Amino acid sequence: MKPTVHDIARSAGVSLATVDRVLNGRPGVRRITQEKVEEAIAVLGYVRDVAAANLAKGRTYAFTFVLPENDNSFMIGLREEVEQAVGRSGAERTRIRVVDVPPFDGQALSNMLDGVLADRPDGVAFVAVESSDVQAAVARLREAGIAVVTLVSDLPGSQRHHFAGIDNHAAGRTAANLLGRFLSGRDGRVAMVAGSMLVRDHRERLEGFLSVLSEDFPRLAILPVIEARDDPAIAEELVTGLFRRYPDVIGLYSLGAGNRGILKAVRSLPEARRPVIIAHELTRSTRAALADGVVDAVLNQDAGHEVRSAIRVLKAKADGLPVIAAQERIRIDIFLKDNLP
Amino acid sequence: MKPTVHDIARSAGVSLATVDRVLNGRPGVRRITQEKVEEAIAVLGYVRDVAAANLAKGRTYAFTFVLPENDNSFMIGLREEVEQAVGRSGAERTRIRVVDVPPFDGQALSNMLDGVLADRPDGVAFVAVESSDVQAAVARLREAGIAVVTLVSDLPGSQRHHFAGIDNHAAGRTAANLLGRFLSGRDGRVAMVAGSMLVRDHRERLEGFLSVLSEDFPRLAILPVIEARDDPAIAEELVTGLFRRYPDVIGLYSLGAGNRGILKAVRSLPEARRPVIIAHELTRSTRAALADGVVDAVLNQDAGHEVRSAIRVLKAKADGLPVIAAQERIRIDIFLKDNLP
DNA sequence: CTGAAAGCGCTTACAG
DNA sequence: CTGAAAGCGCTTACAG
Repeated sequence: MKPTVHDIARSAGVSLATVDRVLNGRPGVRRITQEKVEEAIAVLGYVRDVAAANLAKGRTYAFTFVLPENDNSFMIGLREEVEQAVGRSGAERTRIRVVDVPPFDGQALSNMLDGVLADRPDGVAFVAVESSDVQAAVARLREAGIAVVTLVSDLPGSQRHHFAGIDNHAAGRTAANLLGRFLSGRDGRVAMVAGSMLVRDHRERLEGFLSVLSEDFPRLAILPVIEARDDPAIAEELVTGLFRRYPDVIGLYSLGAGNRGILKAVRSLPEARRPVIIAHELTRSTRAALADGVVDAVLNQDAGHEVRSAIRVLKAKADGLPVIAAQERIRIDIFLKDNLP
Repeated sequence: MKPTVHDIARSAGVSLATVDRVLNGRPGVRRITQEKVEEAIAVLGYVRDVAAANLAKGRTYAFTFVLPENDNSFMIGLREEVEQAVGRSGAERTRIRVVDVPPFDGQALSNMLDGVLADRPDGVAFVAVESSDVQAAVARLREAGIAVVTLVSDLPGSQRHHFAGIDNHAAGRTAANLLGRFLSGRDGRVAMVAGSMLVRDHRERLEGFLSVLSEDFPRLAILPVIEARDDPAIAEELVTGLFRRYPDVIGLYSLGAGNRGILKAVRSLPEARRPVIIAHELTRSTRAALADGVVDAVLNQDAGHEVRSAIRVLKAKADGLPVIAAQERIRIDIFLKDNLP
């Protein structure tokens, strides 16, 4: 039988309370007592039953998710995943609050983080915008002992504990690899549509994409990046203009959101003129475009995985426990029309 | 506060034992009593704390995994994942036993399943071989009330409860799509190397691959499939012979295991003659080949996911509970050199 | 610095 | 058909 706290108490000749103290590194145990207990733990090969511990503790974790008010399918999906996590709160011993901020606005985000700080939650997750204000707000959260995780877009150099998102540099490289190979042998221009260069995830995708394209596919000419603020309407207009100006665009990398608008612009083109397209995030519109051949590949980050990972990490950090990095890595999914889930 | 069994007992005016009886659908409760309890459950919005229930039950699940003695990296990796699950047995309340069978041998597999049946485990997971003997053995397991899950390769038409593996037809289609596009514009022959047509997963991949290739890429000529029994040595020999006979092989789909041997044969070719290659399963050798450009894409099934899913499903079936199909779907991962984990 | 006792939310014999 | 009591493996005041 698996040894329990009772076994180790008996074996060490101490009470349950003392076992619990050394198990949880709580103070007030004589050195010699502690050693006896540790000896017993080692000898019996004790491993704590986490479920039972949680039951006894009855601890709940207060977490706040700060999400941008972006009107695109990915953010809406992310929000839904957070709502689902709220729904699981009972079973997971969490109390999750969601607050909104304007997108791409470092000032607004840092103000909101300060507001969140005031309720002293156990942890905060947010989609980062690059700005020194935000860096400073993170420092204040950490100072207050609050666990901090960035979600989807990171803020390296800040004191956040962890980033729950994909390797965006790798995503950009992957997109370039696919686009380049799908266009193999052809000459022409390649366009890129981003949300904003103020968010790290888009900047990193762009960098990765450009480096592979210029290195491995020098016959493709690269147009300046378009910033459409992840807004379908803006994207549609800008992309329509782009096609008017450059009739020889044969490849398009949509590295942000707002694909609905981009795809509308593409569909209004005669079929022969439509470029090969690599887009991000599997949504209703990219899925449909993949199915009917307008989009050739979709790189995806699983918002559900990201939210669940963020919560696991926040719990661990709130308890001062380490996280298993490999377990929390978020994969870049690649979808073609044939492996749609 | 979340309501507990105490709350619903009080509200319904019954004892804890009675609450437990209706909660778990156990017999011996008068209709009217049951209704009172159900009413209270509905009114208070009770949802059971599974962790506490498991703690109280102290139930453990005896599961047996039947694995083929295949000497390839994927099977070795799968085995390791099962071993890891054995390591988690304490926390997961499982007792997992692993038994070996010769590969591609329906007779041996069905004998082993009968042997397993004799110890009456709560559940069995196995890599299927298509054969009526195996079908019959599954029927006997089910008759004995044992939960049955196929792993990696399925046995549709049998009475297995569930298949923990990828959609292999979709995998074959995906491979054809990638290979066809990577070869766009070129003419030549495409070769396929399988393990054996006796296992469903390989047959389905082949079918999917052929259907897309013949439909969407008619300029590619398809060679007859090679069966290398997932054995690196056999594969190396057969593929070497193939290249000798057909100097114009420009594409290769390795849909089984034994990639080590296939890649050795390819590497001995002058660079200019090497085909575009799509292979299955991310192992040490396919990963290295992806990194140095010998392999162009790898389709992967995550053996860890499959094993954990199989265990979750076996538990649910052993308890007569339903499984959430969407949650147990195993994805087809696509890896290029740029998105390696 | 240490321990006895109660309790977390369930389930399980056992008695009636 | 129903209930009182003990127990699963931990943690937590409280007392000493």
